[in-house]
Amino acid sequence: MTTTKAACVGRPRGFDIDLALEQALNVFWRNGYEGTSLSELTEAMGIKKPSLYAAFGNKEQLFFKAIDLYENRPDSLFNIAFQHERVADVIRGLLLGAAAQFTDCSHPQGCALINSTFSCNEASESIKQTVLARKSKHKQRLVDRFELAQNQGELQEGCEPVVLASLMTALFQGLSMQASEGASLDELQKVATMAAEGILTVNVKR
Amino acid sequence: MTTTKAACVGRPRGFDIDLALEQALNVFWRNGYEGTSLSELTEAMGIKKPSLYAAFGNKEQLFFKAIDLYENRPDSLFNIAFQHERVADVIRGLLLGAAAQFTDCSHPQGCALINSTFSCNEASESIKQTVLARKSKHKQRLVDRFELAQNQGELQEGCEPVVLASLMTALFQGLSMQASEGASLDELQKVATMAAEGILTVNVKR
DNA sequence: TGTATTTTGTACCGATTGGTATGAAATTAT
DNA sequence: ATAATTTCATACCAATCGGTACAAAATACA
Repeated sequence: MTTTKAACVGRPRGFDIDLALEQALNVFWRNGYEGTSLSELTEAMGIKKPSLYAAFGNKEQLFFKAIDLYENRPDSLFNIAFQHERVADVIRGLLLGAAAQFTDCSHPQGCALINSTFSCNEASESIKQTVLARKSKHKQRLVDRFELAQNQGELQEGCEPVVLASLMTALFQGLSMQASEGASLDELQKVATMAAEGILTVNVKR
Repeated sequence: MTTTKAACVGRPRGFDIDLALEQALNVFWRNGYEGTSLSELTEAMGIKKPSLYAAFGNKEQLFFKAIDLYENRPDSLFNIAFQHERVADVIRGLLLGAAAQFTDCSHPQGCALINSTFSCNEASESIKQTVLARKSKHKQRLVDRFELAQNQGELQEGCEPVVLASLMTALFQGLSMQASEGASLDELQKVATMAAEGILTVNVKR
């Protein structure tokens, strides 16, 4: 379905559709949805507007496909950190992983999902709602993982999994913003380490 | 200087300039700089475009004046929290104060400065730079306060004031984003409390 | 060789963007 | 009363926004 379906008939497409989508993702990643214009997109993708609309529908659908591409990456922050058995390692992995991934120079800085909520006035309400739904889906994964830890007796008595998940989310958002503003890997690693230390000593049994 | 200077000659201005600026701040607060259009501004301020340009210069200068108004409020988060003597109370006051202020229903949710960096493509570079400078000024206030605490022996040995200030900033940014996305006061208070607990137990002597 | 089909580039669409020219209206100073 | 001065509302500006009509170009099928 999603694989490259050969058109076979008619003039062949003159560009790599997956590569073009990746370029589009990079632009949205840097500028957000509203902050990105069609001309910026077509220039980065190396195609003209009619080609963009024929291949991706419109700006909104292109954005959704780009975000899908972003979220379905195998080396996702969550997928890696969730492989750990002990919740302490999960928390450390998430925070240190965020610091590393948000400052990775091979793509724009920060988290694409978090950056995308920037610059969404009420005109593009569907964009805002969709991104919010994606984010709350990720937050739910955190809640589920921390509830599992609670059931397994890894958390201190007073620790509410929902609150812990919100705190982790807040830290991701802060780390993402600081990365987008130019913070270095070293800086964010220190911040993530201090945050993890505090969270673990108070909320996780040792 | 900044008080209402009567023009005395010519047709008198038909609107309250301070009230209009406050309305402008509210719009920028909600939608960011790029996300706010002149028509939204004039509608909220109850004036027409030529009046806006005559009174405030242009959109950029209006934004700066609105941000000045925001930052010079007497009940600023920092001003209140910095009144505490012990750094532990300062940290608690900052985080709990942020939770309270960012969800205050008498004005838009979140922090106006943090929200304003949303939706700033490279076109409005001066806006981005100015807001960044303001933010780093606030961060410096945190660094200075934590260095004072370090000199007074309130901090644990390994705790770097700069890192602690960055962590606090990250938490502000996260709390602001969650408030803007609709989080309740109760939610953010719990998050702030958990964050403060972790920070204090690890980094502050008791 | 046509013919059907799809992509391509150009040139355009109405709407909105930030910003202004202009003249009438409203006030103080003379 | 008249002149000087300032603000007002209307109507406009070029540039850009997201999106499209159209015909030439490039391929597969007959």
